[in-house]
Amino acid sequence: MPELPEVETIRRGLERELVGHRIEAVDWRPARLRKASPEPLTRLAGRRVEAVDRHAKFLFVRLDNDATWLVHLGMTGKLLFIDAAAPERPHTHLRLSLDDGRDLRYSDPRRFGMLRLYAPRAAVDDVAHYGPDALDPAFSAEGLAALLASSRAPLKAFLLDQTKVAGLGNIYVCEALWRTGLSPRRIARNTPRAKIGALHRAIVDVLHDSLVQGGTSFNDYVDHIGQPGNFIARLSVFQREGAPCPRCGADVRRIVQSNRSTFFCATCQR
DNA sequence: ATGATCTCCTGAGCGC
DNA sequence: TGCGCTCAGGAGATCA
Repeated sequence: MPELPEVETIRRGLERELVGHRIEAVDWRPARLRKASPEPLTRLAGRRVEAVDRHAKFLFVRLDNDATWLVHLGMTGKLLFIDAAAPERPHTHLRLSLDDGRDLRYSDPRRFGMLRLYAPRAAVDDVAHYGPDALDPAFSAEGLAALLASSRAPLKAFLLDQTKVAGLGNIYVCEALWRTGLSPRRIARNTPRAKIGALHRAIVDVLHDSLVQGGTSFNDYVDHIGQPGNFIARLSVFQREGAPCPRCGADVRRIVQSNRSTFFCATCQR
């Protein structure tokens, strides 16, 4: 379940390992991913990669002809550098042969991911409706306060909404709310003014802390060379139903909000 | 316009 | 051992 820190870990890996390389051949199985690609991915052939950017959970691979290859890993997408002779894992949808003998391969069992190639200089609109990336300086406590004031959604749903703050998923929303001592059920506009700065800091801090650990791995997240993340050992509430709250010792609870699990401490998150 | 609900998909885990 | 059920969730579509 890659969220912002996991996607940023992969972005950094691609920046080191992919930028400057030429894609010599493309083996694309026009997979039934969630959204069609504007251009056939076979047009990646012959292109050199110039940069890899990120907004929220989307990767933007910039190519030497001013085209953009957009990648979203969904739930189970994996982008892996691998020896060209290595056997193929199941549900492989794309294989790129690089100019140094390696492959870059995309596999995605649940097919929630997206691979979208845009024509040169075409506008990429997939994140046009998104709010600021949570690690971008444009995400400010003042901006967060203004958005909170106009929303009647519970904080859990508010923070999962990518049009408000972009990049958070279930794990880091639960963890940021725990760090702030705010209930996931509290209505956004009722967030105490004095807590908003702390919420903003908790969001940024938890993402940074996870990034330092290479992200969080449950079942399937690995980075571009197959390494899992280590942040799982630092989680306070997520996936810890029944365990003691690290702050007050009460049992961590699991509830369902918008059909998603929420983990929190009902004693010290108010 | 906003928020809630449903949908997509497959593998893992569980109970019997 | 194997079957069937439930669950996981990012984001877009749809509904109230």
